[in-house]
Amino acid sequence: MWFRRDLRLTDNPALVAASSGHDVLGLFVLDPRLLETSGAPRRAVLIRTLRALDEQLDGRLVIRHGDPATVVTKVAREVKAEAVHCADDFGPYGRQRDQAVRATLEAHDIPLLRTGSPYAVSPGRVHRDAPGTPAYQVYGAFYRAWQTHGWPAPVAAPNPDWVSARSDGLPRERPLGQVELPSVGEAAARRAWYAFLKDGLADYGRERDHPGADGTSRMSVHLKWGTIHPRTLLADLSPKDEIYRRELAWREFYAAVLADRPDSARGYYRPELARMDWDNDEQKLAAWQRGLTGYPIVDAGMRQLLAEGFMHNRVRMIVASFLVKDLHIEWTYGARHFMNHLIDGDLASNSHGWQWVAGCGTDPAPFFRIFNPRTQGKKFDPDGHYVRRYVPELKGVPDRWIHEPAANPDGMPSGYPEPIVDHAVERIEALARYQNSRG
DNA sequence: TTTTGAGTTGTTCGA
DNA sequence: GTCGAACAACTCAAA
Repeated sequence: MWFRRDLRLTDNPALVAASSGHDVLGLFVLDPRLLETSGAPRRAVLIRTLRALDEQLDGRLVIRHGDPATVVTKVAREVKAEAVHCADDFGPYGRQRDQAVRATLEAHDIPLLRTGSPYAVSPGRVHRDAPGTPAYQVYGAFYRAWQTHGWPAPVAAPNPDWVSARSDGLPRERPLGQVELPSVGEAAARRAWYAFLKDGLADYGRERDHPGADGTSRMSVHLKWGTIHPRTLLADLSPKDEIYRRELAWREFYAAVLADRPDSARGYYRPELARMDWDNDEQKLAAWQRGLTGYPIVDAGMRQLLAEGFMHNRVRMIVASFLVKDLHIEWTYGARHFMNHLIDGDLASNSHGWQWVAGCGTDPAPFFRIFNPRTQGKKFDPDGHYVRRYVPELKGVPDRWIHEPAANPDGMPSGYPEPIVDHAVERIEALARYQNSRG
């Protein structure tokens, strides 16, 4: 069983397939290049998730470093495997990699058998007309078809005889400083889900937009590493939980879009805006990355990202809009920074979320929809709880001025920067550049 | 095939 | 302070 982004035993159809009457060896291949670009929190979450899985297997999880095409085949031959099982991967890199692995395995008469995927409905299954026709580009239509299509019920964990082999072991975590990471691994994912079902789901529609209250489910990190499957979540929802179900469907929608258009992982889904007059100013990018823009809600979000590898969804939209429309920096810079630091960073959701904000994605936001960071702050973090948690320089600023400390008649607290740009000016500038790029 | 209606998350301005 | 309209134009999906 080759584990990838499905680091769990329950509701894992590939593992069920591997277990039917056979001994099973659990393998995870660590690509060194993957870890090098990861921030410390993201790296730590992967390592801890793997450690949790290893404990579930009584220490028999085999970790190998290197190129999957070489490594998977090597291990399979070492233990004389009859077959290699895994879940399907629809990402641009995953597809190529699996092609290569399959070819190498087949040269030794070992089949690569793919069962299930990280989605309730695998990409390509929901289509407009006949199979093979283009994917939906409009979310609402996708959602209706996706629900109609339906998905199977969760499957129980099998209980195979686990065998083992030589393991390279896990790499060391890097120092995290003050960071508090969530508990990860399958058991933690279940605990988090049940806690949300009990205490969060009923108020989700009302609370999810307020970063200070933290009313989101926080399931993204578990879905990303596959310590829980979306089928499991969907099975626990009732018809009235429409708002939450729609959020799960967004993840499936973007995965389907990316599978249809692999180039949209790094490039423009709609190419029109590639011609925009971008500044891509390095100093402004650095100020944004470090949370030193002088806009409290933006800085709080960017610092939460560095500290926890997480950012509240509402704030993700605000900081993304700020980078693209206030700093005139291409969405690709922001998307890359997010992927390096987010512990829940999912390529499809990340790339397409950014493109939605930038106006070059599926169902893009109209270009004139530009977030005002001060208005957004006042609306969604009215008492400044969120800002004060991540921007300690602003602790003493009264609520009245927490989202515009520079306007406080009592002066700015020391150590906090003046706004690096004037939002009102840059908003007009962004609108003008969009007009120009349209010819 | 043609037509029609609709489309995640906003802001500003003026009444 | 609240409210409605304007901000554009295009593509997709379904009737």
